[in-house]
Amino acid sequence: MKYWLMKSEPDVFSIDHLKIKNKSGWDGVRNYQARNFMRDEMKKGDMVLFYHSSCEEPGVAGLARISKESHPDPTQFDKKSDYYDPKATLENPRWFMVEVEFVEKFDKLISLATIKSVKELSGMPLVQKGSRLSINPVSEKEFSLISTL
DNA sequence: GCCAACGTTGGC
DNA sequence: GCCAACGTTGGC
Repeated sequence: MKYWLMKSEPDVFSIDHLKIKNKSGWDGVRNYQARNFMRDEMKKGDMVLFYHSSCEEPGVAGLARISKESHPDPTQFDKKSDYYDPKATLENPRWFMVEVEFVEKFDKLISLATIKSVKELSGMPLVQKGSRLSINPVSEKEFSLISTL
């Protein structure tokens, strides 16, 4: 089993949205590295740190789990969608997504500031300067440490 | 709103 | 294939 960190802007899609929906496709990713993680490496049952970005207090808000492996992101074919990609075709889709299911919302958000203050977490891409990839692999140690903070 | 860092595009 | 220009991310 693998562990991941996935960023989302809570104004657009937060842990609360996921809690209400229970399951949701992780659509709208338009970065090749992030896509490749979803398409090639994420497996059903993998655990996810749900991270809130670009908001008042950025940090890990809870846990999710991969409930369906890679399949084409339908928003790439939708002309009305912000994520529409004219170069993608049904025969040759360019963007893929996974489905995630709600696991838990933390009682207290684990803020980026907190994560930065923990020495054992200093290797995470999240705390590296200039790292802005929306999906990152996380080690088992990092995952379990964060989920116990 | 600013800005550093990084990714993507497109001309050559 | 290089690289300048441009766009986006995301913390502050």
